[in-house]
Amino acid sequence: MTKALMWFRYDLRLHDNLALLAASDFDEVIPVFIYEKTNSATTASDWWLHYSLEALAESIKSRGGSLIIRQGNPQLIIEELMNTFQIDALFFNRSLLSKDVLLEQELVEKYSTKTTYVKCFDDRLLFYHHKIVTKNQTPYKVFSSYWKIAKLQYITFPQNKNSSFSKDTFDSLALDDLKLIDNHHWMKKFGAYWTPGEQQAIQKFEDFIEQDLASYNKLRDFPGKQGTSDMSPYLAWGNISIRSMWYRVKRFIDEQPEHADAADSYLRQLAWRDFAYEQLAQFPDLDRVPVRKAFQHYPWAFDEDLFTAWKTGQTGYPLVDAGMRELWETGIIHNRVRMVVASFLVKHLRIPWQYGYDWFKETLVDFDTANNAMGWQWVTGSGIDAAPYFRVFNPTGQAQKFDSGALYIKRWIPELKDVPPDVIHSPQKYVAAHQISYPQPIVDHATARKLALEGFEHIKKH
DNA sequence: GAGACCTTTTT
DNA sequence: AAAAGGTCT
Repeated sequence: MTKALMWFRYDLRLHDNLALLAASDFDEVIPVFIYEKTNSATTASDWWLHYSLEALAESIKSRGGSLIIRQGNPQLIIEELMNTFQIDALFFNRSLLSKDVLLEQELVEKYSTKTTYVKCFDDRLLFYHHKIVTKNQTPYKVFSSYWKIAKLQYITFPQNKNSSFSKDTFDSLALDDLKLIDNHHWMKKFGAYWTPGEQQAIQKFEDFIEQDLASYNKLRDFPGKQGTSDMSPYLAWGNISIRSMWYRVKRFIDEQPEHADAADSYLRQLAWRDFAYEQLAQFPDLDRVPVRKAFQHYPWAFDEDLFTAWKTGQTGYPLVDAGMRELWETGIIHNRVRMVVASFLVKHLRIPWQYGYDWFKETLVDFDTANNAMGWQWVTGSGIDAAPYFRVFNPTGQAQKFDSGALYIKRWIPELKDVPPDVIHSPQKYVAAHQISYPQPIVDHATARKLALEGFEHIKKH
């Protein structure tokens, strides 16, 4: 009787999971999840984790096993489990977070013995990045060049195999012991918008393919329309396999070649996630330190009240406020609006991007270190292949362009529900004219833009 | 080393 | 039409 320990991490699913696939060659699979965080503040991402674990535990149970849930230092817990049960092999997928690199290496080195096999898999991304390099063998710094090469790579075909989960009972915490959800908190609303878990992920993606993929490139930039797939939180916790998404889209292209352009633009978006992890690997502190060092000298002007206005959707710029309220209500922000609110924080308010990163970390159900770190640095202009620093999004211009009928704005700002779109798009006028309880713009666009650009002039010397 | 190119723009 | 600098071939 051989036993494999399967350590679940950011791969909370049974289908097309490389580590689990390897474990399934053993007579018995013992599945464990280890929650590492020890502080008590719970985040939107924890909310997603809770229900993902619930779904995973249920799937494992229906196959006769039981998911072991633990909290603490993974190395100690794995050591304990391996010593307690006669484990023949340990399998897990790489997390790709900088903090885990050493741990993963150590586990493979320390626990591999003549009788125990330990292996760590690359399961989270589409591409093997050591293969995607420039002619000088260096990692790409420009996405378009990266994508040109990446799209030609072979991607491992999805594979599934039924695992025999161990029927023994193990010492485990109850899911509720992790205290991942707080139903008195803002997150109690999320259930109205989301159902985490593997089955939901697969079904939701199938619905997107059938209903929305063909018009993806036309609609994805319009937050008032149903154009995006909203798969990001499922990907963040690995409720779905990225490879299965890739091949599902490829199948769609085969079946409906007339929609190949739309489908390609979706695949390109998936590749951005890979590119973000590539950057995190190159710059382990991508989430805190600007890649372009000159940005350490930017004359930031942190103001607590302005920051609070941004967080609570009270800036007086309707598209910014709609985005921040959508975030608070649902745990997600439409991609187009995400860029606008981020640009507003960094350039109009001149608040360091790390504050925005931290707020997103707390409130996004799709929080992902690499995507967010890259995104904030892109908006700031401090990143690799970033938006030029002089590009300051005009929040009302963006609203006119991408939410001309103000459908999205009205969805999230009830105060404006009876205001005509053209009035919404001229923020200086409508409050006085319509006697609405909605704030005046907290900063003047032209002035803020000028100050932001002056700030960038200042760091050029460095 | 020249030239093409650059996710998401602005006034 | 201009802002403007780096990356890649």
